[in-house]
Amino acid sequence: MDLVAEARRNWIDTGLGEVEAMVSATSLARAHQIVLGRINQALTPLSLTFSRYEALALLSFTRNGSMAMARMGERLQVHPTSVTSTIDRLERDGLVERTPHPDDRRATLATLTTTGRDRHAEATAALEAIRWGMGEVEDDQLQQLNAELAEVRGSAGDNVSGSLRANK
Amino acid sequence: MDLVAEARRNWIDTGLGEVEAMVSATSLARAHQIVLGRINQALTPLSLTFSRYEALALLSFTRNGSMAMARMGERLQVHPTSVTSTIDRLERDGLVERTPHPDDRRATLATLTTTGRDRHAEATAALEAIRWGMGEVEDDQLQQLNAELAEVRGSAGDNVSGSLRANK
DNA sequence: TAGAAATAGTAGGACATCCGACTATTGGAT
DNA sequence: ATCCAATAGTCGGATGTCCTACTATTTCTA
Repeated sequence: MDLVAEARRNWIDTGLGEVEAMVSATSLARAHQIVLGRINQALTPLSLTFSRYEALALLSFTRNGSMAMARMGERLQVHPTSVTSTIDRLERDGLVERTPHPDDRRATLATLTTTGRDRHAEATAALEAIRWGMGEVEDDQLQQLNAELAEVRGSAGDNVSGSLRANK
Repeated sequence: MDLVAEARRNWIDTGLGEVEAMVSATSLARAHQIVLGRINQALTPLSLTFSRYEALALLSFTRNGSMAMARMGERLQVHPTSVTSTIDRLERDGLVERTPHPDDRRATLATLTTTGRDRHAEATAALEAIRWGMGEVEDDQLQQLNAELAEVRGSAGDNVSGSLRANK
């Protein structure tokens, strides 16, 4: 059965409000679980997870393939300790290296290795092959989805200046 | 800046395809992070997380407030070991009890305690108060979001018979 | 009916994420 | 200049999730 629709029914039975919000939260969590699951499955053969892939991608978009770890945490919107953990594993697998920051002895740069750059390219191809876990959903529907998700992000203070109605 | 929009720009620069799918996956992950963060923040004072809340809610919708753990895993779409972990913590806090299944000695029922039932009611009120983390997004937009998310879930084999275009 | 296959729950391990605490360094304020 | 606040990274701990392996039962099959 449809778990989300069932949640809606149970909810209405309770007589409580905010039904759409409850359904949205439930549906969002489930869709996330499905998509992330597919993505991670595709990345497993490359010894990557989506978190680690995101870190690699972030570095690959820089000039020198390196960035201070604190800055990575800001961009990826994760806690500094999560960056430490992610870089630990990427370094263990030889995909990045920790190098000292030239101007700030507190900071550490995470730097892509050649292997890391190659792995990122392979992973990107793998993700593209599975359409980033979005299944058979057509592009125009994905655009609508993106617009709706931008509303949610925006209402939480996320900057969505470049996403709102980007396709209308 | 808009992290998702930036991802789109970087992506287009690479010349690779499946831009919308990439943006959708990125956006979905970020929206999930925001909404779940808000939900968990609201539940923290009650010593609950969204996972544990979902388990409580599932039990509260049953006749006797009890269900076999394996069945809970099916309903919540999580691994059996995750159910064990969740029930461990709920039991530790006195919100559920493990009771033997009357007909099947392999199975264990998770049963709501009175405290658990009360806590679920409090948590539900807390979540309703924050609109389940969906911010200020209006109901009609949430309905659209739900429809789009149902497309995604459906494309992954999730049963969405009760969600697709439920509001068109 | 005896043995094989399926099912229920748990233990142990890997990851990802957050939080609080702690060290080192930088930078600003008096 | 000196002292204190802010910043960078890490450690240890708590949660949640998955996987594999293992035990106990139940169910199906030959």
